[in-house]
Order: sequence, then structure tokens, then C-alpha cells
Amino acid sequence: MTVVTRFAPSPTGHLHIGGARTAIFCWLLARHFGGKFLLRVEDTDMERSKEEYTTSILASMRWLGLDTDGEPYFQSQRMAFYKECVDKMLASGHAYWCSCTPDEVEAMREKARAEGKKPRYDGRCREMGLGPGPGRVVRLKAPLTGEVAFDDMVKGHVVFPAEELDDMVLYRSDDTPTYNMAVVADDIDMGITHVLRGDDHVNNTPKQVLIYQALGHALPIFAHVPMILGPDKQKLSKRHGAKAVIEYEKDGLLPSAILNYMVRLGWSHGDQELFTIPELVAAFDGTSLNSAPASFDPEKLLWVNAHHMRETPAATLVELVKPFLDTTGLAAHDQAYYEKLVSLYQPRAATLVDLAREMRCLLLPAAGLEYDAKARDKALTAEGKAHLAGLRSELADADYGSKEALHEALQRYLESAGAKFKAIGPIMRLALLGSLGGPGLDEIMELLGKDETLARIDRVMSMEI
RNA sequence: GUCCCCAUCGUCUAGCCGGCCUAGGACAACGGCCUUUCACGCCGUCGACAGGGGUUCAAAUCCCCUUGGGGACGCCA
Repeated sequence: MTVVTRFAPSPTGHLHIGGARTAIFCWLLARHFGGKFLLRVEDTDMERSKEEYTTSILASMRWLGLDTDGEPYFQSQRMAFYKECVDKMLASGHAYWCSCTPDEVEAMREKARAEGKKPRYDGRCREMGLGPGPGRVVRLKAPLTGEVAFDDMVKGHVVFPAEELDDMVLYRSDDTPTYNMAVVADDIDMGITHVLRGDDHVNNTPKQVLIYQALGHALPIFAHVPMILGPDKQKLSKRHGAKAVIEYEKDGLLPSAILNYMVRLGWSHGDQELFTIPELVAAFDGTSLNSAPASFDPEKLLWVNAHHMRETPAATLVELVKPFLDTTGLAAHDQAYYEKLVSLYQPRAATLVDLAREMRCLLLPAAGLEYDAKARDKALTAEGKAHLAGLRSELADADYGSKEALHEALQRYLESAGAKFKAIGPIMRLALLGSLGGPGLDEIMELLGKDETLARIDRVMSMEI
């Protein structure tokens, strides 16, 4: 059986992290089974839909690497098709015209609410045999009794009493289909086999089941994945650190890390936490989906990202980090320098933004190096400066071809001065990096080379304590 | 209000057609090791089956209730 999934966003905002996870699941399911992943833009709400959002969503999906099969479908371009479907339902007696005004319907709902029932339309136009007319809508002739049930890959068998469902509007008085109508018509037409979407749609599903039945079509396989909640268990929102996908791109996160982290929210594969994308495709078969909602944890996302950063080849990372570098005042360096530098900071940065910031001190010319005030207070001592002077002459003759040779040079100085490493560490770090953390002194010097190393030492030598 | 869904460490989760669970892994926190610093890595500590009833020789695992949380009830999607 061919698997055909679809992601169906409405272009009323950027691709948010919750939507991204749904898209990732759909994409993974299709790729795992060698099926098709389609995109459908649900832009029937002319008021809220904006083309810039369609562009943005497409860009985010491309960035995440969620490639689609074929061109996207736009609901706004399929109006005639929906009309046909509705006509078919009218002709078969599964739908009828209704002349009730929104105010009248609202009154019915309030009445039901007052009686402690679920708000619903009372079906008064059901048997009136009305035809089309201004202000009229088409409603589904829903069953009055019995149950509406469907099977769900994550929820199992879900049953709704028919009394819960009313004669929902399928076609509006402005000649447009309603959401549920359009979704079912499209899912059938597009040949969707697996409808995977957020939990918030389970209540729509029985309604859609009725439409499938009215259209005489078999049900697809449903999979309602649990929603993502913020750390406070409330619905995920901006203030939870859950942002639009483009924000993460700006924050320097890697697409593979986002996929890895998001997929693990509501899905598991034994104890495995870290996945490459091919591993994800191989492992994700739609089973092992959790049914409980999950909270979004920005900390763990960062940890996953740091891991993916470490796994990325240095040459690739150089290209990825470049857009994040503040290039003002930087000295010129070749590709090999950049790669070496990146490999030095790879295990020390959780995001591309961090990496870019950390790298900066080794890209600046000696004269432009910035010194951390605290590091300077701590490391710049008379003793330190004295050691630095000795170190300078030792280093002036050193071999900068390997970090081993440089390490030996440092050891030679230590022996001659009778000092411990910790006596020269801070002052050397201050001179070379402007701060106290970072890679080993030998590898830093190997990267900088003799002239730059000495220039940096000289600059600190001339500083007042 | 009505209906639907859900319930294991602070968080993500394994386990859930019952016994191998004195409940495993990961993030975070804390302690240690490694180390010239900072990271990485490694080792360890803290830490959970929401509550109550059943069923059973045996329940985190099955059933019921309670509580708690989420979602949905539009001529929005």
C-alpha cells in the first residue's frame, strides 16, 4: 500500500514549532514507507490568509529539509471542485439548504447551553426541501442517533454519540466551502491515505467521517498526535520559548537538531535520544506515538543542537556559521584557518550564534582584540607580566608547525623559570584570547602562527596593571 | 455547561496483551574524574508509577470512580 500524507497549514502566520512537528511526522511517515508527502495551503479564509505567510511557511519547510512531492495545492484555487462535491451531496440527499440566519442559530445554541446540552443547530430546515437562495447555506443531514466512530493510530477506537453532532454547515452563503468540507473533499481527491494532524482535530474527525460517508468514500487512517504544551503545561505560546521556525534559524539552530528534538516530543524509539535524519526516516513508522501531551523544553533542544553541531563536519559548519559572524574589523583568513578555528570551538558552542561569537577573538587582528574586564583584572599581574616576557623570548624561536612543538616550548619555559602551568595559563589566555576560557594554548598558537601570537603578547605586555 | 482525549522523576520518555520493575534511559540540578583554563567525555547522587476502589497467587501494567490537565463545541482553520 502506498502511503500518501499531507501537511495542511493555513497561511495566517509563520510556521510555528507545533505545526512544524506535525509536518515532520507527516514527512517522516511518507519517507519511511517510500510514499508521497503533499502540501496543501488552506487559504479559504481570505480575511486572514496572506501570501507572505505562504512564502514564509514554504521557506521554513525547505530550511527544515521537508521536501514535498509535487506542487502545493491551494484551496483558494479549487472552489469549483468543492461546489461539485456539495452538489453531489445535495443530489444524494445527504445535505440540504437552510435559510436560518446566524442570529437564529445563535439563539438555538444559547437555548441548548441553558439546558445543559452541547450547543447545536436544531435541524429545523432539514425536511423543508428548500432550494438555493440569498443568505442560505448547505447543511449536512447528520444521523440523529447511533454512533460515529473511527480508528486512530494513536488514540485507538474513538466513539462519539451521534447526538453530539449537529447538521453542520458545508457550504456558506458566500459560495465557499467550510473547513471540514474542503478538507475531506481534498483528502479524497489527493488520495491521502494517512491523515496525521494535531490532537485538537479529534473533535473535527467525527464530522469529517460523516462527510466521507456522505460522499461514499472509505475512511483514511487517522493519527492524532498529542499537542505540545509549554513548560507550565499551558498551551504552547511565544513566551514559552517556542517560536516560529524562522526564529530558530536566526538563533543559530540546526535543522537536523530541530527535527531530532521535535520528533522525540510524543514519539520514542527505545532509549535512543539522538538521531540523524536518515536514522529518523528508518525508525519512524508511525508506531510508538505517545498519546499524552508533551511539554516543550528549550534546554533539551539546546543540548540536542550542541550534539548535532559536534557531528557536523568543520567545513560544513564554516559555511553555516558565516552568516552569523560580525565581520567588522576582522582580519583576512583562508579557508583552512576557518576550518581549524571552527573545529576548536565546535565542542564549546551550543548554537551557531554562540560559535560565531566565540570564534571572533581569533579572527580579530591583535590590535583589535577585545579584553574581558574581569579576565584582565584577574590575570594581569606583575608576576604574570614577568612570565609573559620570558615566554615571549621562548616563543619567538618556537616551531609553529605543530601544537606538540608549541607545547614543548611552553614546558621548556616552565622548567627554566621553575613555574607551574597555572602561573602562565591565565596571562597567556588573556593575551591570546582576551578571556580566560577556550581551547588549549598550544592549539591556539598553532592556529595564530608566530607573528600573531607575538603581537598579541606584546599588546598585553604594554598594558598597565 | 456538554462531549472527546490524556495521566511514570521538574521535563522528554522506556516499560503498559500482568510477574524479569527494590521502575530503565535522556535533559536539567548537584558531586566527582579527566584536564594548562573553558568545554567535550566519563562516573555517581537526587528524583516518578495522581488518589481510591476492584480483578488476580501477582498490577506502573486490566476494569471502575475521583481528582487533575488538555482539546473541542462557528456561515475560523
